[in-house]
Amino acid sequence: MSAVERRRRAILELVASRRLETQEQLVAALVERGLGASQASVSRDIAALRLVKLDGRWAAPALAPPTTDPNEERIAGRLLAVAAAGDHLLVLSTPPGEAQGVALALDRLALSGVVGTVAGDDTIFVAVVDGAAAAALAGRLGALIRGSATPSPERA
Amino acid sequence: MSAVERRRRAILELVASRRLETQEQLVAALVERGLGASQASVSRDIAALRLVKLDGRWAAPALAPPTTDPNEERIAGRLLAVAAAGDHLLVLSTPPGEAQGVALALDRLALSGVVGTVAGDDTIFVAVVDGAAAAALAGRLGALIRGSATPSPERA
DNA sequence: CACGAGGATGAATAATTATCCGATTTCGCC
DNA sequence: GGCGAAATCGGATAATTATTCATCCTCGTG
Repeated sequence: MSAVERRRRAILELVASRRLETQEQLVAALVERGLGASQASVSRDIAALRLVKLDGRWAAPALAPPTTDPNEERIAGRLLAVAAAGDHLLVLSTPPGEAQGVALALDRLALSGVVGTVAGDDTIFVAVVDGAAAAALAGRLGALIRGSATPSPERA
Repeated sequence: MSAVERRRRAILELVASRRLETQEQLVAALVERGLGASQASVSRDIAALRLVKLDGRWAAPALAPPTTDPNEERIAGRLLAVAAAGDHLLVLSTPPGEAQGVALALDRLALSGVVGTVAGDDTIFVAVVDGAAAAALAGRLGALIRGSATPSPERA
């Protein structure tokens, strides 16, 4: 096992088991274990391991699968517009006759914050838990419409 | 809706829909929308929203529920030791007769990277997908043994 | 309206992290 | 072993983010 790999595994272990707030602390913890490294290397390791600083500490990734979800593609191809209507409701538009299918795909995505959907012929109502969820979902669906790459999926 | 809240929702939307690499970019994007703010405020908003910088961009949180899982508590109370045995196997020790129960609780946690478990009387074998998963899980279980607060759960 | 408490804000700055660059090491191959 | 390519490394530094601090709003109250 290469030194890099040994160090990275140690980092995963450390990060999973104690509160490490800075890369310098991580460097110190590695030194304790006899694995020396500079902050520069740790920074690179963190990028490679895709660790994340959450609540002021380094944490293991909470990964959603990066796969391209077919449901998502279906939505991307058929969604025309997104509008917020208050804190708990989003209104989506599709081509005529497509709403049911898109709503189904949306349900299958099981996105966090989505309470439920109702679909008509070319319109979908999406009930969401709160305004923050509405904003996040609106942003995400907007990106789908524009075809931008979707960020880390944030599943339920 | 307070100005803070409006800004934070806009941030959620923006972050979900485009690639924003720095807080300054976020500030600029907010200005586009007529919502002014300093980098300082955005930094505070990001903390409040628990956003995360992943792959060089700000991203919406991939949240695992922060609840205390009873399965986790059960493990915490009965796990005695953790040892790695190669890249694909972790060996756990429990008090006599407890292994089955702990293994069951472990299965129920549905941790990412865990392929399966086999339990005897006071020993559990945990098969994991790779060395990185082994390291991460070892760190996490170690923290459970020591009773430290568990970081962001990283579920499957 | 005057007042005060508590929250929000921005400018400045401290703290932290990412990157550049030259040096060094590792690895595959002969 | 000797060689070159590629990976890794650390020091220095640039870039980014968090915090401090003084000030400014926003309300509720008298």
